[in-house]
Amino acid sequence: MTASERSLRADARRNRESVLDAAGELFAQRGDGVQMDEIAERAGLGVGTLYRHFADKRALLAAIIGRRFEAMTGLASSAEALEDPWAAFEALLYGYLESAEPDAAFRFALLGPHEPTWGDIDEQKTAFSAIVERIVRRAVAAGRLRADFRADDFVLITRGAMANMAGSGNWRRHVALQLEGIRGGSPGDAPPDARSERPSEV
Amino acid sequence: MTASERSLRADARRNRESVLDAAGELFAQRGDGVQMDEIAERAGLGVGTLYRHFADKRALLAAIIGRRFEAMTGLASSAEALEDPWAAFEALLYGYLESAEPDAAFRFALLGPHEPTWGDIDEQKTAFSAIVERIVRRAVAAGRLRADFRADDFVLITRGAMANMAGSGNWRRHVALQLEGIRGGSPGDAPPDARSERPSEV
DNA sequence: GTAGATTCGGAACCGGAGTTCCGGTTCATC
DNA sequence: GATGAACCGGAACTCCGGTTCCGAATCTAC
Repeated sequence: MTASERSLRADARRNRESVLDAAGELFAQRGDGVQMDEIAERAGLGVGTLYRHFADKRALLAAIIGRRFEAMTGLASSAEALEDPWAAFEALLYGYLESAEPDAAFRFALLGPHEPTWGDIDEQKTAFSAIVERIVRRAVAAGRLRADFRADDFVLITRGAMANMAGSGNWRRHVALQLEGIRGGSPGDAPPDARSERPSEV
Repeated sequence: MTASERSLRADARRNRESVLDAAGELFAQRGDGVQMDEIAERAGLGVGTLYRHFADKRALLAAIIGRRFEAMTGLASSAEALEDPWAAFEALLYGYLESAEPDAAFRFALLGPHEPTWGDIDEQKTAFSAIVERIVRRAVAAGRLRADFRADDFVLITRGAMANMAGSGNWRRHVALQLEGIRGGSPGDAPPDARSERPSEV
């Protein structure tokens, strides 16, 4: 794609970027549901141009989602760089969720009734998962996460939190509750700093 | 509505019931997304008939959701009847979720991007909430739920669990994790039977 | 500066799904 | 069992939003 990116005419490349930006904002704001005309208008282009760059709406959405996943991977990387295993885990968890909060499209992609054929995003997702895996393992090894905690559980928890982002639900409270159930220290081995890691803002 | 139900012609009342049944099944199966024609066919009726009984698709869906909410209220009532406060809470929680699991429409109604004007279901929802409130309070008073647990948290938890019902997510595991974070016994006061209240399968 | 290819614009097209309409049918009543 | 009202059926209509198409505009190369 870098090659083909070079071979694009100057204006074409510029426009492609405009489309991506416009779509990114609108999708983030209102998820699927925005219509192609809106995106075109916001980008200052005609619909025809959108279709020159993306086969159809799905493809455009997929491109956007892919972009976000890259960002997530970056975020995960820098979380992994933290010394403290628990700090790394928390940075990952909250970083992930705080990124997801203002991005309806991302949440839609993960919560909606889809699963099959979400484009070629699977690679990106795999890269992300690999890092999550490592961070989780490290936190478990350090005894900061319960011994039977698995990377899949990260998905359960984030899915749950994201479901409480729409509307009035208070997802931070939810995460705080969940952390209690996840903390390390097998029965009898008192957890380091049990309550109040973050303000629970009722 | 009981009055108008009486005044319905015999076949009309029968058909109305057929519509409700057909719609109930299909909506439960595939949530919104089923189309009016399908419902009509499944009910063995013409589309026109649907519209004789329900103003539009929303109204039909709302009727279905309302029905489920009544069932939920009944379920909550019988949970409340249990002696043990914790048993009551668990019965409520698992009963609720097990009812929601096979009902895509219900989940859709609670998780989807809606909120405003979900028909006149609010009354039903209020009745349900009142019972939840009591059950939660009782469990808190008995020390089986953490002292700061509120009825709203029930919503957080169920929302989270339902988000893990679609696809491969294992919602029982998720609930089990969440219960750990919710259990009663303030710090220093060991929880009664900490782990493994239910088989955590996986 | 011009040729030729690439890209753009946006009106027109198209299919899908909710909704309407009215002639035909069924039910309740006398 | 006849009459009128209530109800049913489903083809046709409408609206909406994604997609196509092609003449016009723009860019790059010579």
